[in-house]
Amino acid sequence: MTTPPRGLRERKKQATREALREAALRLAMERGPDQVRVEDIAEAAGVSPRTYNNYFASREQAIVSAVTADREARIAAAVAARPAGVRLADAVTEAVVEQYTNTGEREHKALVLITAQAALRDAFLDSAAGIEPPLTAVIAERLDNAEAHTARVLAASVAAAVRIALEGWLRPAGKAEAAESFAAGGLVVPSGSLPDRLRMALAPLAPAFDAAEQRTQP
Amino acid sequence: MTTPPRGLRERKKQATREALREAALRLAMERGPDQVRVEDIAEAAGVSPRTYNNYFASREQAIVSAVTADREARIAAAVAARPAGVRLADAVTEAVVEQYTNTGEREHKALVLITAQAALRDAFLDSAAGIEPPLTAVIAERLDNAEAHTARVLAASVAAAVRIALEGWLRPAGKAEAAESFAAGGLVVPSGSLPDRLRMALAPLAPAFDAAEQRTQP
DNA sequence: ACGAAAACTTGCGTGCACGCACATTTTCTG
DNA sequence: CAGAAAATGTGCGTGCACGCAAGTTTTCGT
Repeated sequence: MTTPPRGLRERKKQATREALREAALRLAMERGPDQVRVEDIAEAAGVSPRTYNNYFASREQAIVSAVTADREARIAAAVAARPAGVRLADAVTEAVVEQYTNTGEREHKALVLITAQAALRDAFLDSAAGIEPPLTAVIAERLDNAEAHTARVLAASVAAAVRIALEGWLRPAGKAEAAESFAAGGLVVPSGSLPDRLRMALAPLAPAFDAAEQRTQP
Repeated sequence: MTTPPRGLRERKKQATREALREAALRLAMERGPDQVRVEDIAEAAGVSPRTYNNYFASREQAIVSAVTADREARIAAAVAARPAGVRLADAVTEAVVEQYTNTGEREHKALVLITAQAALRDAFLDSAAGIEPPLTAVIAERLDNAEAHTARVLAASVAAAVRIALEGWLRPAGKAEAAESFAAGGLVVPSGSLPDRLRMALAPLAPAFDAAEQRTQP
């Protein structure tokens, strides 16, 4: 692995983190999300409320993280796994679509829960930003570390695009969206599947990836 | 104008908002940022603490907004003001650089204050996201509203790039950065002026802008 | 111009995020 | 292996974000 477990300390921390994640999600599913207090989560995980806060900055983050857990790392790994021949833009797009499509039964139920509440939706959207650091690393590697700042900007742009795709996907398509698209005067596709939305959002960034790629390997 | 003042109500709201902004910044400069409570700001602006919360979601946001106030609108206006002949990428870049360079005396002092505290730094970085909505509008306009979602993604990418530039700019260049750049193995420029950083961060996005532009006006 | 409707302010109460200081555990050093 | 050094868990206290339900002001229909 990239990080051989340094010791007992790390394992304990990961165990606690996971216990909190699971407790948060389980309690939120049993009762409503509003009926779960931090105190309950901490108790279910066997730690003090104060310790809970050392792991998560908000109650919503704890619940959402049970679903988004290590998607970040998996996306980076998926990009790195693609053969070196394919366009970087394609590698990233496919990796992202792939990791957001692997929706198990448990994950699906959790998403229904998240969609139901505004605060959880926001936390879920914010979690997309977490893919930036690992993406920066793999992109920089493919670019031979020639332009570290370029990799950073591209990764951040991907994160932003993913966020936009998710935002449009879990929006109930209320009258706000209809009015907006009408005001824009365009015949915009009002909805679509998540993979479609992800590809649509990432497509405009492809030229930027191509340019960066050609600059390092002409 | 685009929005003829609809009535007394709007004017009052803007007045209250500005009063809160000014009070927050002034008090933060007089005493330290830590020595200003929400209650103080509200009192100085002549409203209740609860009302303060109807305008700003956090204490840091109120202070920072006194500096970032309408930069968003000015950037959009600056883009719209460029002649139709220039590349969209250049128009956006120059508009951003321009609006972040107009640093008055008052603004400069405020930035020193903001840089000094972590919470304020974060709020300042988050404020960069505010340029997305107006940028989306002007970009969509230049693209003849042909691809609304493309405009949205490009605007979000610009916001992300600006954030990265600001982040690198106000980082004290501690040992963390040095170690990181060394680990990357590259000869990265450790620091630079804000305009330079902004141009560097926005440059990788230019090909994406060009492609979108050519697609609508061949 | 008048009354209904919509928007804004405010007091109150609840749960929460987080700094600080200290006890405890794990890791590092000689 | 002992003791120093560093990282974590925890109790406590403070200020804050925000929902809710009046009370008040502005807007709008007729």
